[in-house]
Amino acid sequence: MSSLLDLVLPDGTVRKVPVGTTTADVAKGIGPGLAKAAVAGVLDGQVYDLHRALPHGGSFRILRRQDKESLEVLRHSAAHLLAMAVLDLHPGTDLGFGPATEDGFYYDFRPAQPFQEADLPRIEARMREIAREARPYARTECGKDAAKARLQRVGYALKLPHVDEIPEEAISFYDSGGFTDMCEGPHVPDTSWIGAVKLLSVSGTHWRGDVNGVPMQRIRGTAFFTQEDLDAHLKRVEEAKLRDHRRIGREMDLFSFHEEAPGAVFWHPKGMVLWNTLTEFVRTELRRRGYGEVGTPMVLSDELWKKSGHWDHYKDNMYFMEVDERSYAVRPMNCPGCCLVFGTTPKSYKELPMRLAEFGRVYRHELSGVLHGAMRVRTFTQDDAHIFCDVEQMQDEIADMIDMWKVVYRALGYDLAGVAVKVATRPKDRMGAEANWDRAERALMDALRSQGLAFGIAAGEGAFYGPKIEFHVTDCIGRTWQCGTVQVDFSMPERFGLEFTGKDGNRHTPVMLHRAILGSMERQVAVLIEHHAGKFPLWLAPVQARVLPITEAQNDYATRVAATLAEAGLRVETDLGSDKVGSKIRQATLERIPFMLVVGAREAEAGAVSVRERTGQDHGVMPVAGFLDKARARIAERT
RNA sequence: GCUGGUGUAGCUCAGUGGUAGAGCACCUCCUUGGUAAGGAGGAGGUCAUGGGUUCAAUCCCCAUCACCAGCUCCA
Repeated sequence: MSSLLDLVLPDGTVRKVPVGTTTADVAKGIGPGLAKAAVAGVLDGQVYDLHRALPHGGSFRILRRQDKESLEVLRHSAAHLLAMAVLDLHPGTDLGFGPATEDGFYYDFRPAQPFQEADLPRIEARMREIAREARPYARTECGKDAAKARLQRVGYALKLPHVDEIPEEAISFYDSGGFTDMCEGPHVPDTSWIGAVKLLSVSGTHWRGDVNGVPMQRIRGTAFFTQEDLDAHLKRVEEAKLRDHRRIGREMDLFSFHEEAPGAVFWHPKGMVLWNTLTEFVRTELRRRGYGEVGTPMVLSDELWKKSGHWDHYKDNMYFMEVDERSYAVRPMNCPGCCLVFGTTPKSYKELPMRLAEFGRVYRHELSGVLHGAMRVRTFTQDDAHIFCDVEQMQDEIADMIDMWKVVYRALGYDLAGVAVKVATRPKDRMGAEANWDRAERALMDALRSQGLAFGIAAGEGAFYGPKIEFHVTDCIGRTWQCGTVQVDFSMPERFGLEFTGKDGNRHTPVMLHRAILGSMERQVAVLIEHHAGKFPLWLAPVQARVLPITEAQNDYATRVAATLAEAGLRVETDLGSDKVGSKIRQATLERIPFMLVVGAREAEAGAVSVRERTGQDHGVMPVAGFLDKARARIAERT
């Protein structure tokens, strides 16, 4: 047994250090710059406190202040700092968990008196005071029984049961002055490292996320090593909010919301341009890929929903009504109606796969607290489709759906690598045989692998009738939203008694694949707005060009130019007001109109337009036909 | 649904226990100006809704509704 440890540094060199060496020691040995910048060490993937002895050799690197992972360490420490301040100012508060998050940290509390937003500045100020005290984050370890005794002593009742769920035998605690918390770390050496903190919100939550569990309050915040970094971050957040689809939707007159229909989008003419352009684009793909389109009713008898399984598994989200002594429900999904269409006539294997698309509007009674602009609503239209096929055909069909997803999302301007792909597996509340769930989950994962797509698992998040592939895109402040989805369903065809006659002359039950590419029109448009910050590519822009006469003497000419372009299929407006061009340009730019066509006496004389782009780029004077060619080319390539 | 917050003109926001203001937008007039704001005037508000306290409530209290952030849930 050697008393030296071998640390393999990122550049491949091996450093031999004595037992008891800390990350700080190694950094100091390499250089004073690194010693100053070092925050923690990573040994074989595990992060160690700067002053914690490295227990063994292995692949080793040092986290510096500028490394992203260092922020995680800092923010975890900031969460402890928050708890220290809260316990100082609100004695008797129970502690929950307090982790670092993507861009900050939070801590869950059960206070004697509920926290209010007005409490945050005081807590924040106390955090800064404690930070200046440079309280250490001192790590100690003990066994489970000792840990429980310790928790009991400091009064952390909520955390007690958690001890037994920790797989490791040694339980670690971090002490900072009078404050102690059971925590696996790592942390920065002391509180003075936390250069800048900002508390952002207080919200409700539940102990360990269980709605029936103990209600708690979560205080969220963020932290950085320096005030400059914090300021820069807050500025970025402010700028991101300028992309908010609710704001841009109003500014661009795309849609509105009204109290009379909470959770519903009222589409305005310009918003419908986006909607219709998207559906037409999807329709071209449907035609290429051998789909037919169906249209089925929104209100269907209760009997149907009992048959489909929604009655047992989805009732809480449905709207019901009684008419002529018969009970109906507004559809929350399109699939049952589609099953009725398929089942109308006997089917042969020669007709499979039968691909039936439907731009179907659904209603779901979502909890009031989850509604969010057009992203999360109570009525939305899915670009839905149901494919009935043989088990043998299933894999190819799923592959084609994934291919369609790629084609459509690329055209919409998404970076596919930035879209999170997940497989949502069987939920607790489900129907159908386990063997079918095995088969369905495997089919989805196999298809993704064969398409070379990396994916995560969302355990237990599948639909009640089958597992799904989910395609998640990100909004302006980093929240992700499921848009596209592909689902395998062995249950519903069986429940509807759907059949086809096989090659062998026997009756078989088809597999049903559910799929949406855009997801919901409402959510998709909202995400697109935020993705492009309202500056849509030409083919999507609700108004593609505006003609701006320099004086009213050119109003007639401007009107004729607009008419010519509109005749040719462009979406054009005129601005015939008495403002100066500078003002008209400013207005059109703020409205994010791609092209401004300035026409003065010279252009009117020459039958031309002076073309300015939304970006400010000047394309010079060209004939009207020349501009039309240019615009058409750009629309065709969807850029 | 839960915790906290917000609700005043189309938008962004001031404001007060004695029934309201600004900027932008809108309308009218003047101006006819060459690539991000020309000038003047005008109109516009049951201060979210319903109760209560008060001589008097937009303001204080209660309830409801909607929205916002988060939890849970989902396209």
